[in-house]
Amino acid sequence: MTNELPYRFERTALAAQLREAHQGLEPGSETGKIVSVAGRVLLKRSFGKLIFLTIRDDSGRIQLLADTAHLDSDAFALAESIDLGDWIGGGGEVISTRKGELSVRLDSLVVLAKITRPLPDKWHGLTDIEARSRQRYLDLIVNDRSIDLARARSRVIAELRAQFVARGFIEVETPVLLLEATGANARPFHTHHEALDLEMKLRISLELYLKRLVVGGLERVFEIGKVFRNEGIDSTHNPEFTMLEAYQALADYTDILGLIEEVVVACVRSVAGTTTVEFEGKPIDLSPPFRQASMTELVSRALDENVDLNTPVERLQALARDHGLEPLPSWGSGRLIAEVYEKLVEPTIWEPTFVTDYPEEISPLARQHRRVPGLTERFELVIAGSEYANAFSELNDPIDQRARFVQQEAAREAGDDEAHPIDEDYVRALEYGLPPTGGLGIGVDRLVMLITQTSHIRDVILFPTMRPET
RNA sequence: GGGCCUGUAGCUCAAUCGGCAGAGCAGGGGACUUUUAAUCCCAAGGCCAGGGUUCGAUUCCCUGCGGGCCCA
Repeated sequence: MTNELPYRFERTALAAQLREAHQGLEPGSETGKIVSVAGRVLLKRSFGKLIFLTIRDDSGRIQLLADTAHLDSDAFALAESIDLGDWIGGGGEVISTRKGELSVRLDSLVVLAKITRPLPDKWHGLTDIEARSRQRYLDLIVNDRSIDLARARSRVIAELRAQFVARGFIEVETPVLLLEATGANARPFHTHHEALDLEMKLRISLELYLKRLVVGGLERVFEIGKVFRNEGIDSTHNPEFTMLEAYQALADYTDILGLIEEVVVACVRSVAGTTTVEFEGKPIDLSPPFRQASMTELVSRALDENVDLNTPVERLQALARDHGLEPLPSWGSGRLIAEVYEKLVEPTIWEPTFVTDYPEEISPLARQHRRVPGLTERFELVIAGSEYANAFSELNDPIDQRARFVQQEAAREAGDDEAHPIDEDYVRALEYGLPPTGGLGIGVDRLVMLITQTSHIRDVILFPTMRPET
């Protein structure tokens, strides 16, 4: 049955090329230009001896015209039998109809693939968000917006890659299957290697492997890849998502701050074509430079009381409780300030803001601040209440790093199952000497959401994680 | 985890104070040589699952399975 259908088709023109080449064609004209086109039939208007078919190919839509004057009776019968959703190929002259619609008037027609299920409503399409996510192929067929989003995502990633490559970074790949998931505070997925009979975990970040490469002398590296975090699903979280991480030897966090600003703005300009995007109905100005403010400064302002790492823990606990938090006894002043920041400040930030100088207590991989004890040279880029990037001057002192890991281990034993595990090999790598290095991570999915003005992460992930279909 | 909403035909949506469930599109049959979601005629197609209340449940109640939004 299937074998009766063609194995290939020689297409000579895409819809968009025809439009480009025949702009402003007078209604009723013939061009003498013979082309062959192919695509999926989306609309059909039949008048008995005359049929209009609208197909869509990779570039857009084009109308085909079938009539009995230019097709023999078998071919015309085939045209009559076409269903919405069929893939067809056709050849003929490029013309403009009486109403001025650019068309290919068929003198040949083949069915390339026959649809055997009905397509969703040709006007309303597929709107059910669940069906759109589960059957993305259908969503793409009937919703142009979904195709546009897939293309925009591709362009964002291509632009990110181009930006880093242009700056001398090389793209690398690091392992997904690991004995310990490192580089972030998150719960990993577990899996099993049969041949080695090993319990393994899926990576939750790229960080420690990329920094090992900088130790090895790859001074500028980046990776764009999936990471996996075993947590809930909502409008901004999918269990597997795409991270970009980059590390630059001899740079510190101020260099990285400039780098992120340049790269993000380049992506926004290139894909959105503007630096003002609308998000949740309100405009965001993404033109540089972005605002900068330290975390303690922002928290002090929000509390209307000056606080810093020297503020007594009892006072910070009281302030945290005043704002609905339930501080654990193990939290020090750094964690307390960070928690208040996340609760009180971060959701209120709208315009792009680099929030700088995170407490060491919550930053086990970042280097100590060069002036303020207890802080690190770390910042995050926050836009519209969400984190878009995380970056720091990398901790390169193996003794300090081991001490931080030990602190994390203590937190783990105290019940924090998202605390960072000790990575002895990573400490060993640092013992061979990591130069001063600046690093960054960017959440690619969220950046795509921002640029495409999409409010749900599942709309920018072609196959989001779903419950089993029932 | 908590609250609110929701599940009707392949798709997009109605209706039912508890009494034979309706439309458009798609698909089938027919008419039509310039449409743009073509139009017109004909036929066909359905209440998420399981309990409960009831003479009778798609409707009311409970549970389950999904989905959406908001909060933690």
